[in-house]
Amino acid sequence: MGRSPCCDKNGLKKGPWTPEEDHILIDYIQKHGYGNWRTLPKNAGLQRCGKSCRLRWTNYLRPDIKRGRFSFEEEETIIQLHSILGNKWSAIASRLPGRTDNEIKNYWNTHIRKRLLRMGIDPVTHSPRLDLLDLSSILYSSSSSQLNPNNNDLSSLQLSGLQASLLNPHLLKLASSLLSRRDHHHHHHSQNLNFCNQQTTDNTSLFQDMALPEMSQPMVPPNVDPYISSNFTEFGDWQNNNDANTLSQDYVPELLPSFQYYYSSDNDQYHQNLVDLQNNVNNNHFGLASFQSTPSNSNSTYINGGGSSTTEDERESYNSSNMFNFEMPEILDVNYNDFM
DNA sequence: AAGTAAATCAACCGCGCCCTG
DNA sequence: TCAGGGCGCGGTTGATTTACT
Repeated sequence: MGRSPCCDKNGLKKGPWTPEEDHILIDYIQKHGYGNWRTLPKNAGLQRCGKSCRLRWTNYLRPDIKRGRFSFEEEETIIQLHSILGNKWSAIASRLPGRTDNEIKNYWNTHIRKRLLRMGIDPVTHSPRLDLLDLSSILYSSSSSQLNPNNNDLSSLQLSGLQASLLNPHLLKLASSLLSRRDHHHHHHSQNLNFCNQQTTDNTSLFQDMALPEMSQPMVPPNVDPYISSNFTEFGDWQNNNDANTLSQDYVPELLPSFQYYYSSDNDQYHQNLVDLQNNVNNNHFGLASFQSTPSNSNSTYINGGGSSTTEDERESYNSSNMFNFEMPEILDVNYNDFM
């Protein structure tokens, strides 16, 4: 079906919004409410298309917008929800009061995604990136892939950077271990993916009646300029009118055990995970779970997502939690920096 | 201090779903 | 049933800011 433009673009302004435009939009919505974005700019006297107005309102001017740095709790929630919902940013945003899908999406792409990659976790599947430890590729690939700078094969490039590290006998032992368990993990992972796909594409079939954990963090007043704040005193019941705290269609199940292995920051849950983990490892059920998060008092080598490039903010954020501390087995007395 | 690279994020674009006539 | 319009969503862009040399 052909699609007409959302509005007549002739003469309509694009680009950053001015404070004057913001005030016009706010005044109009305060008086008339929003809706019918197509006609709103004309009625309000704005030289903008309806889409631009909606975006400006939902992502910036809305009175319940929470600005500023993401809290640890919010980050943890984002990661957990993303592991289940994928790039359903609006669904994730609905679980984070005061945060917009755009903000979460940006934060994911600029912070969390990079951090997971540094940690060797695939940000799409939320599983350890076994390609980084594909021993067979390392052993059998042509040495030319390492020596030839024109080789564009991604896995070769990734692996070539690891080959020196793999000369470490301990690391070789890990790689061998992982390789032997890989088939099982792939099976496990594919089950997870099937689970996720089913969940995100058929909202009515799974977990429809499961209660969702609410964010404990209360919604805070918007941190917008004084004009905006002063003009929204009548919006005190915004939260009540807004259905941001409930999911109308994107039901989220409890986290999968495997995700909890990776991300749990709760100490009790950690200990339970540890017990389960030990059982799983002993039974060779879930080898890669040995990368789970651990408390700081264990005798182990930690992989900190930040590494030498970690910013002050990141350190501050993660020192209070074990969320991104991944334990290497004691047998692996290797430096994480050798990995990356 | 100046130039450059990297990081950040507000805003735009286009697709697809849903509703209506 | 289907065409068309409205809207929301996810992906992408590009201006600005920050960090580095």
